[in-house]
Amino acid sequence: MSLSERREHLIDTAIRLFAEHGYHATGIDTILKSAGVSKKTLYRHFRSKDELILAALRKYDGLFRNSFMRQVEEQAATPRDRLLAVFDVAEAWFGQSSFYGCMFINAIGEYSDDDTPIRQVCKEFKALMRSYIRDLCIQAEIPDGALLAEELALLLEGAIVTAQVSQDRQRAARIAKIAAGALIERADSVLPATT
Amino acid sequence: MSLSERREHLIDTAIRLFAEHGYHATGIDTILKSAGVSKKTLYRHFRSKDELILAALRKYDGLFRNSFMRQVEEQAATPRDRLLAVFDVAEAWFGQSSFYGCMFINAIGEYSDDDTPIRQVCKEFKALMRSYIRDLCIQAEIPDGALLAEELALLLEGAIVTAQVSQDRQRAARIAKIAAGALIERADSVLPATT
DNA sequence: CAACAGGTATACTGATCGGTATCCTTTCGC
DNA sequence: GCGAAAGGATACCGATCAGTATACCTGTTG
Repeated sequence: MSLSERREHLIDTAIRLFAEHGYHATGIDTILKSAGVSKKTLYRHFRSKDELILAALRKYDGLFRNSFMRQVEEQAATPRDRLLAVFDVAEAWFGQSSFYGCMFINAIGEYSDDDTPIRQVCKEFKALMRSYIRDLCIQAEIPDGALLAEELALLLEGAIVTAQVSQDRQRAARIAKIAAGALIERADSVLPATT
Repeated sequence: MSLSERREHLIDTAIRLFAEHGYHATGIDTILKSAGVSKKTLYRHFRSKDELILAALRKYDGLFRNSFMRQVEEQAATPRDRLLAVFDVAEAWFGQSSFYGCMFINAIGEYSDDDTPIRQVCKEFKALMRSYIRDLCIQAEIPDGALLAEELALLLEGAIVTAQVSQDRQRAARIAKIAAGALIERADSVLPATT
């Protein structure tokens, strides 16, 4: 295993454990044991646990959004259909056995201090997801698409945390999709598109 | 201070600290110091930290739902208006300086094991909030009120976590209210009420 | 082959964790 | 007013925390 491979392996292990058990509850030693890596190696790559958390969040941010958007684009061709497909992809996500809610929401819950790098990364992730939805709304030429985008983003967030709590996880995504359909339809009919 | 008063004071302190800093990050000693109570007293009333967490969640559950519903009922008289008032009350909640997101969502993020008492209390809280919204829908005689209730519940959850992450916290509640209005209107017009 | 960077393994630090025990004082019911 | 229960303060327990240091091993590369 090369130097950078080991680093990535460490981050991947951290992502998995932080996602399942949380940040404070996951000790350095647990991560090292699970990754099969020594302490010295960890502290060669990261200056502290917080930096490892940051690296984990940053990598997961990229991986997740990339995978999420790719799936949306595979499932539907037009921007309008993709707005709905968002919730199908979410449903598939919730069905995974490795689903423990949103890593970023969970992180925010454990780190309440504002302006810390950890919170910053979480806010960035949420902003980028919102901006993705907003772009779809704009591409779909929906009147007042910015508002609709925020509404749909709320539905998605709500579905994520509801799925995390609920037994029937996928149900939350299906309900959200129904509501999303209604909101899209309404946004569309308030003012006919002028183009 | 009487015996039971001390117990309540301890729980109140725990609620405040758990809400702000999370559950694992808040040590017993911190709670004791903040409450001005000795360790012996804590362990006379609770067998473990987990039991204190449970007591805190249970008490907060009662306090919060009571306060929330009372405010909704003060703000609006008819069930239909109350469905929207839910989001006004949420907006006021988000504006409080002591708002650190939903204690129960945060708890779920730290305790992923299913069937633990802590998760159970969280699920119960969410179920009771949903059932409150459902009752309002039914009282409002909205066709397919059960579906609408779940949609509105998703919006509320989404608003809570979005407010937690965002700078402009109250904005999330206002967006959710707009979406809620649209969903209510639509649910109302799909089929005219038969009564 | 020799040098060296990066690895493992492990022991260690001081701090803190949840929880227990001790000693003494305060409070409260009878 | 007396006895018992409860509380405060504190020391202590073993475990674990994040992070450092030491000693030895390994793979690559001039």
